Amino acid sequence: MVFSDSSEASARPDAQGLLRGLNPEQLAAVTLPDAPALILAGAGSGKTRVLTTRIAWLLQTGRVSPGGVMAVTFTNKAAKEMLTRLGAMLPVNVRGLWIGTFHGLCNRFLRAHWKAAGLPQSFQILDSGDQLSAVKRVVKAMQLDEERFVPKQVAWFIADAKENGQRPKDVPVRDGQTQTLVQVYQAYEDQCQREGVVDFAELMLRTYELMRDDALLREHYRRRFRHILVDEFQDTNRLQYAWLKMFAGPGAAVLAVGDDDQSIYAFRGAQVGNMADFEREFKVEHLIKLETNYRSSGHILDAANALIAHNSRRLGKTLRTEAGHGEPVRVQENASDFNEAQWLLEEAQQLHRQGLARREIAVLYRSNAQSRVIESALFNAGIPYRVYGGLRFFERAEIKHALAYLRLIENCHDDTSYLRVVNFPTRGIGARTLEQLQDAARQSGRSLWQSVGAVGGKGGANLIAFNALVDSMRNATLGLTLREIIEHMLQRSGLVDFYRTEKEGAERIENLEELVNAAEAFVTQEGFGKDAVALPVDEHGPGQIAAPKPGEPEAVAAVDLTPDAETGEIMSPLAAFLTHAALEAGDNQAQAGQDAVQLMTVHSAKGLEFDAVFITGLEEGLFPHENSAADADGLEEERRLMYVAITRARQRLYISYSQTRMLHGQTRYNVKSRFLDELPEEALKWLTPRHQGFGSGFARDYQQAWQRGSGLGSMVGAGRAVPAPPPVPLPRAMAEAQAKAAGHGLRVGQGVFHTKFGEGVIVTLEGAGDDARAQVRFGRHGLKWLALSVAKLTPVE
DNA sequence: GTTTTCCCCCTTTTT
DNA sequence: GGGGGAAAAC
Repeated sequence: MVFSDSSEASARPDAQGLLRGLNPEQLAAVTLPDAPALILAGAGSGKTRVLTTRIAWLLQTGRVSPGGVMAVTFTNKAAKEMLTRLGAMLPVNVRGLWIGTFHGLCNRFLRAHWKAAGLPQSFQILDSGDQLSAVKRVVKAMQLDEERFVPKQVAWFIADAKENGQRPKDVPVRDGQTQTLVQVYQAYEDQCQREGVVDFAELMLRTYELMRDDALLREHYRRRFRHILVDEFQDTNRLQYAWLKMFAGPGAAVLAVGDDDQSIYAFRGAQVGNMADFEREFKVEHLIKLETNYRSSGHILDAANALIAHNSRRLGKTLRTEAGHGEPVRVQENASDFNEAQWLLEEAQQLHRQGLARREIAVLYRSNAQSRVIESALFNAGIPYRVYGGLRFFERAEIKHALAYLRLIENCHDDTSYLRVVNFPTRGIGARTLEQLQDAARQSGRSLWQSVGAVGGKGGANLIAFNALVDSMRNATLGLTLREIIEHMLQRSGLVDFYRTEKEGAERIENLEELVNAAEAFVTQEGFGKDAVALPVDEHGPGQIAAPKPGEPEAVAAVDLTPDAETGEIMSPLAAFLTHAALEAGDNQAQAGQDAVQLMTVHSAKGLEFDAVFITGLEEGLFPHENSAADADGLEEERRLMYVAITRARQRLYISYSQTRMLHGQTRYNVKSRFLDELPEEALKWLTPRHQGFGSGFARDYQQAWQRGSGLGSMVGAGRAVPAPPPVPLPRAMAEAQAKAAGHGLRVGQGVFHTKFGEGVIVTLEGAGDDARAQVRFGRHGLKWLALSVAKLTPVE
């Protein structure tokens, strides 16, 4: 495939097929010329379809090679969906495309340019929990008052500074408090650097700074990426926008897709203003509005349009549908939150009896605390349900413990991991000992691992024994598969034995077994020992489009295994898996297979759609939330949130509120939300008499409900059912793949020469063709994984 | 070193 | 109300 000046989509019959079924606006968006453009994509207007078809069209008509495309999303889910759809449209090897989350792409970039970025090669990523404990350690070490410098707030301060592109020296110091915060920020940075770890914001900021400061690198990537597509542009923060400007050269065709009406993350730094800035700074000449909604029926859209019209400062957009009015929006007043739950479960059962699948029914609420009463009602009625937004797989305590051991095997100077498991399971290392250890480490500027010799007594001996344990695990697992490494660690660390004796340990052991499965799935997916690993980072000529092999998974997440740009070295499977665990926290949904009613906050419903939707708790103080209703900006964000909620529904929408609600342990008396008054009367159908006031006997009903024994009291403990995550199909491709013909003429035990690392011996060989990889033991540089398509290995002897 | 108790918080959240 | 974290008691 070559670059082509052809501008006629119709020049190729297969391109024509891609475009079939698009409406005029969608077609215009897909076939935009190579120039910056902004697409205002309303809810349900086919945004993802446009994005993926655009990429497919660009590739198929030869306007760009796969290496010249970058597409950025916010969530792994969105990135995956894009890859899957693209894979279905085109016989393209989607792994070669830079499609991923902002953080995933930054990771890929920094893996290739770790040296220039000033990072150790196997840097690990801190998730928010890790980051918080790292900050805590800094605050403690600086002996600050944790009342004045609450670790959570300090962490937030640091993240906020980074997201504004500020290093400690750049933060304006207004007062003593800020000055200390800046000092903590500096100390935190030093600590991260010493330990070889980066937090999420750091991934972005490092990438941005390297691109900013390294002209050669910048020019290289700017020449390379001819087409950059950004999803959910309204959610970008300052740093992400600045980052984008670094990658987008003068000639780059940047396509920003967003919906200002669905901007619901200003509270965490999203700048809706980036859309207007983009339009101005990139001199956008092509602005396309996708206003035809293919999701919701007429009354639902009328309600959404009328509501959002109350916001000022919109870019302006009105959804329309070609479907009919459909059903009216049903509104229900309830005496209590308990009644509300009871009513909605009966209504949901009714829908289910009429043939609607339970998974097509969603119950939305503003805040997580509201879910409890609904869960209890569903639980007591025996209706299957699923709550989104609990603990995610990789955030579970037992999983974090296991990962900490693995991280120590990989990098023993990771103090966060060291502290997490040095005494878990307990091995006689108490607070005193750890304090001495931390003091010693602080004074010498070394890691905890390096400082064990400085602690005397029994504690010191136990520390040395712990180090020996980790060392022995590292030695014993050399050359083993990822699965074997993890299984060995689970036994040797004593984690499994520990949980075996625990009362509630069975589930935790299941989760640990699930971790082995997850690793196995990762190994197959990411191509260790199988197909497709090494992406030539520097490829910017026309790439080939390879047909997917039969039986190969259609699409996968962004590849972690980017080889070093110079040497071709890649991460060990273990290091790659740890990165994966940090970047993708995994599923948090229980009972994936079961047909269950879906419970979630409005925020987490964004991007989803259901046949029937209940929006609950439409009460002043709750929705809009009292903390947001004070200022105009906050209120408008709440209104957009309601807009998002309404537009989730395809056919049937219920909105409910209740006069009393148990909140923080006491009954609150609520007034119905102002948002209800902003909906058009014609689109609504009140299920209860309007303006039903107090004194209508609700208090009595409420009490009776309680006395029937089905009140909250008896529901306590029903709680969130958190069964084990769904089993991942067990791949067994790895061993088989190793037996495959490799085609590179190398063999295990062979002596080789590498321009950078010198002479070595091949220890392991995996994969085939472009994806072949070798583990080589070098004299001075130790054990390395190399991508044979990039690394120059010459046989010796 | 482990268990208990007390006290504080309580909007939304991905990476 | 109830969960989580840290101090206090065992």
